[in-house]
Amino acid sequence: MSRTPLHPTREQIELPTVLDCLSDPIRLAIVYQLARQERVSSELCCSDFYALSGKSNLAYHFAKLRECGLMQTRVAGTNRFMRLRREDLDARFPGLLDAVLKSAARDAERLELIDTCDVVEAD
Amino acid sequence: MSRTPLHPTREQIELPTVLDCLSDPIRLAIVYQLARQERVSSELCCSDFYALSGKSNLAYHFAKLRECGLMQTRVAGTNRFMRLRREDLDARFPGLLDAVLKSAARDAERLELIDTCDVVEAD
DNA sequence: CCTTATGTTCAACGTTTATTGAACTATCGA
DNA sequence: TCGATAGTTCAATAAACGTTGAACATAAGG
Repeated sequence: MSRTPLHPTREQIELPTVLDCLSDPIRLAIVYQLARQERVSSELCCSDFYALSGKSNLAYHFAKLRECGLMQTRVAGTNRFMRLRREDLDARFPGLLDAVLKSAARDAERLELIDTCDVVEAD
Repeated sequence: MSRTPLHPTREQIELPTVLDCLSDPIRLAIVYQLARQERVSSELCCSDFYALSGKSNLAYHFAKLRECGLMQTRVAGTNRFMRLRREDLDARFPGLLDAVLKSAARDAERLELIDTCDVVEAD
């Protein structure tokens, strides 16, 4: 629990790995919530995702999301703050993340995605 | 070998399944080649993909691609002609397929993607 | 210092996955 | 009718995956 987790560099981010990461419903929900939160605080911590699964299972999915370059973790006290690596992803695969998020938003009910923030806005 | 394979309806196409299908390098290469071929004949058959893997492994991946709704198979004699279900995918997840294909094209060498047709065009 | 809160790590498990070769089915052409 | 061709299906295998609970590590608060 001590070390700052390793993240791939922008150039090391791979398309198949990213798609595989996004193909898991829990990880897609995590990314979706992180994206929604971007406009507010841009960061969320583990306990913000308890609705999705248990702590240890979340830690497993966080690790996958970090390893593939989708998100970044910042350690602060006993908390880990996560945020999307949007700049890197947009630079590496322009339009991909937005297309996935938009598709996910369309299927929000089907995918059982929950809005973390209650703010509703037009698209 | 007799029946025309089953495909999901447009509405049955699911985002996680599609992403999972595209996350496999061989299937991504198949989809990429189908997309490149779209401008020419729009259809390819199994033997056009022998460079990617063996017949039986290809049949396995074709089945996955059909089941998730990414491609469609038409039986004609001893051949099966495959094409992308672009209209359905674009209707269901606008921009997604193009974003993936564009990202794949950028990483063509890294992903060892081969141009089926020798036609080179600007983007 | 002791306790609580946060999150990770580990071992175990059952499931799904990709890959292989052999057997099979069906169609086409000679 | 007899190959040859095209592709599927099946069984077997090894690896990777997602989930669980228990144990652990770290930092904050009293």
